[in-house]
Amino acid sequence: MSSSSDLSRRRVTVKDVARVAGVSAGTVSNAISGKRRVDAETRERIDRAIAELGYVPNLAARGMRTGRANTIAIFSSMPTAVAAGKAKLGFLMEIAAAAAVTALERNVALVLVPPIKDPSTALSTIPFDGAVLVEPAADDPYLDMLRNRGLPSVVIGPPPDEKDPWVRVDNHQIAELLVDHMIEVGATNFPLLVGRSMRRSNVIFRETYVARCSAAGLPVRIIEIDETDAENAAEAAILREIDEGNGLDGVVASIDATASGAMSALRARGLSVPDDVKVVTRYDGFRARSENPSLTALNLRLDEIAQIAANSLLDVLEGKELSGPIDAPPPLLVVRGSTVKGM
Amino acid sequence: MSSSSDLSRRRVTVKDVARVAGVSAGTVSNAISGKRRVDAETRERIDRAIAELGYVPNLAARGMRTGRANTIAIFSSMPTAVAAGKAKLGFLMEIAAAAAVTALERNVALVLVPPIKDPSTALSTIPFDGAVLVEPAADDPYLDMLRNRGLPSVVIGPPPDEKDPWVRVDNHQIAELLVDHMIEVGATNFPLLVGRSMRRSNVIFRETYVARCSAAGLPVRIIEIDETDAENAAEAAILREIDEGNGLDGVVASIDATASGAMSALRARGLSVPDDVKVVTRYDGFRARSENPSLTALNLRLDEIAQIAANSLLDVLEGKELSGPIDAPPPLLVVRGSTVKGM
DNA sequence: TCTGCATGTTATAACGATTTAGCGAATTGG
DNA sequence: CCAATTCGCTAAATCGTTATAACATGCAGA
Repeated sequence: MSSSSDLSRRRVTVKDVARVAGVSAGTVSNAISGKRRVDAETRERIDRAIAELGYVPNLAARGMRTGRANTIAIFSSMPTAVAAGKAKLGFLMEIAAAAAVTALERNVALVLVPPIKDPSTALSTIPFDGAVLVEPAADDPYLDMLRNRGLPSVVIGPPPDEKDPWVRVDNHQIAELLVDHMIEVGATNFPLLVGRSMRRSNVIFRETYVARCSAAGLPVRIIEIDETDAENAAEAAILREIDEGNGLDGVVASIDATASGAMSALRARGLSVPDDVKVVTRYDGFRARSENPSLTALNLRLDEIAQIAANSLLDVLEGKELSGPIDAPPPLLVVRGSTVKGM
Repeated sequence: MSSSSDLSRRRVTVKDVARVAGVSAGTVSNAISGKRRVDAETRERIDRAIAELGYVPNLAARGMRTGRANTIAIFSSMPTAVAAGKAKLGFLMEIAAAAAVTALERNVALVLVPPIKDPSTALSTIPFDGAVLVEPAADDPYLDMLRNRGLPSVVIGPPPDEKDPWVRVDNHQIAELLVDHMIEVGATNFPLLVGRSMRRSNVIFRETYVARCSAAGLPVRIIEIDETDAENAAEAAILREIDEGNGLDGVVASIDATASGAMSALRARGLSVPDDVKVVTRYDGFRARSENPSLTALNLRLDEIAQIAANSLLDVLEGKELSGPIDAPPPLLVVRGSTVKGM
C-alpha cells in the first residue's frame, strides 16, 4: 500500500531524512540549524540524505515550535500613500526595496502592508515578527496593534514614543543644509514652502529656516501648503508671491511636489532658474532630477536608512537590547542646475 | 505559582477561549472559521471570550494544520531592478503596491522578494503559497524553484511556459497604438528606439512597427539601444540621426529612458517638440509626465494588471483550475504635449 | 579504579491550531 | 410509536518541527 514506490507524493519530512541518514530526527534538526554539535561525518550523511530526498523544511511547523515567522513587515501609515499616487509611493518604495534586500540577506522576508482601514482585523491573518514603520503619526493605529501583539518595531523618523528604537533623521540638519546653500549661492530673499500639518519634521523645518535666515539678516517668509494637491497649491502660492512684487530670488521647497509647482510658476512668469531665482528641495527623487534645470536637493540616503532600520529590527528579534535613537547617516547636498548654472 | 494572576503573559490559545466560553476547542475553531454550523448563542459567547481575552490565533499553528501560509510572493527577475535604480524600480513597485492591496483584501500578505543570487537557498526560509512573477526571462531561476517546491505561480507578461496561468499584455496593441498615433498626428518619418535584447516584447514591437509603417507607406528605421545606460545611448543615437540629415519628424521610444534621451538630443539641436518632432513612449510613468513638454504615452494599467495577477493566483490557491492566458485590460493612449500642442 | 566532564546521540514531549469520528438530543417521516 | 436523520457539540488524533532530559561513551585527573 504505502510502499516506497507510492506515487502519492507525501511531503518529505525530517523523519524521512533521519531514516535515510540512519540517525534520529533531533540530530537532523541540529545538523540543519547548527544549534548543537553534530559529528562531521554524521552531518555529511545527513546532507546527502537531504539532497537525495529533496527535503524542504516545513516552515509553519518550524515557526510554531520556535515562535518566529522569519518575516518582518513594513508599514506606511501615510494614509495617502496609494491615493497620492506614484510620487509618495516612490519615497516609500525606495525604502521598502532596500529593506527587502537587507532582510533577505538575513534570511527573513519582508511583507508589504499597504495602508488599510482596520489594521487589527486584517493583520490578524498575517504572520510577522516585527515591523518597520515609516514616519508614523502620533496616534498611529499600527503602533497600537503592535503593542497589543507584543511585537517589536523600529520607526523611521520621529516616533510617538521615544522609548522604542527609532532611526533619527536629522531634520534640523536637512533644513540647515538647504537654507545655508541658498545663502551661499547668493540668494537673499527666499520663501519657505512647507506643509501645513504640524508633523514634527515640518515644525523643525520652519524653526531652522527662521533661525538661519534671521542669523544671516535675511527676510523670513513661510508659505504653508495644503498637502493634498500640493503641486498646484504651491504653483498658485508662488505665482501670487511673484505678482505681489516681493522680489523673491529663491524658493526652498520642503517636498518635491511643491518644488515642481514652484518651477511651473517661475516658468509661467518667465523667470529664469537659476539666474533670477534659485530653487532647492529636500528629497532627491526622480522628480527633482527630471525638472529642467534639475533641482539641487538632498540625497537622504534612504537605502542606507532602510538598511539600518531593518538590521536594527532583526537585531532586536535576535535578542539584542535596543532603545532610543539610532542616527541616520547625514544627508548629502546634491548641487544641480537649479542653484548653480551648468550643474 | 501559575495562578491566574501570573504575570508572565503566556499566549492566549484557543483552549483558553474554549474554557471561558464553556465549549470545546473544536467549537471555537469552527466558530472562527465558519466551516461548520455553530449555534448563534454559542457563537456569541465565543466572540465575547475572544474579545475579553484578546485572543489572536497562532498563524504558524494554523498554517501547519492547513498547509497554507496565507502569503504570496512577488518576484522581479529583472536582475537589474535594484541596480538600475529608481526608474525600473518604479515600474515594479507600482505593480507590487497594487498587488499588496489586492492580496490584503483577501487576507493574504504579499512578500517582496528582491533579485538575489541563489533563490533556492535564500527562499528556503521564507514561507509562501504561490508567486507572481514579473516578466521572467526564459531561463528564470525562480520558476525552477517554484516548480521544485510545487508552488503555483502567475506570470505577468509572456511566460516561458504557456501552460501556467499568465496575464497577457497585448504588446502588439501597445506598439500599434503608439505608431498609429504618430501617423495620425502627421508624423511621416519616425525611427523606433528599441532595446537590443530579443525579449518577446521587443520583438513584437519591432514587427508591429515595421508592419504599420509599411502599410502606411512610411520609411522604416529601427535603432537598437543597449539596455544598460539606455538614456545616453538613445541621446547619442538621435543626435547622430539628426546630424545625418535624415529629416526625422518623430521618435517612437519603447522605454521611457530612451524617450528622455531623445528629448535631450532634440533640445540640444534646437528642435521643437511637438512642432518639429513628435515623441511617444510606452510607459506612462513619472518620467514621461515630467518631461517638458510631457510625453504622449500609454497608461498600461499596471495596477489593474497587478490586481488580476494577484486575484488569479489566489483563485488557484483556493482550488480553481486555471491555465493559459488571462487578458490584461487594453492600454489607454494618453495624449500629451509631445505630440499635440498644448496638451 | 573511580569520579567528573564533555561529547554526540536518542526518545519523547511539547508547540496550538484544525479535522475526524462519534455521541446524545431533538426532529422528522412513515 | 419506532426508525432515520439532522443538529450541535466533544474528545482525540494529527500536522512537522525543535527543545528537553537522559543516556551511553571516552577521556582526564586524582
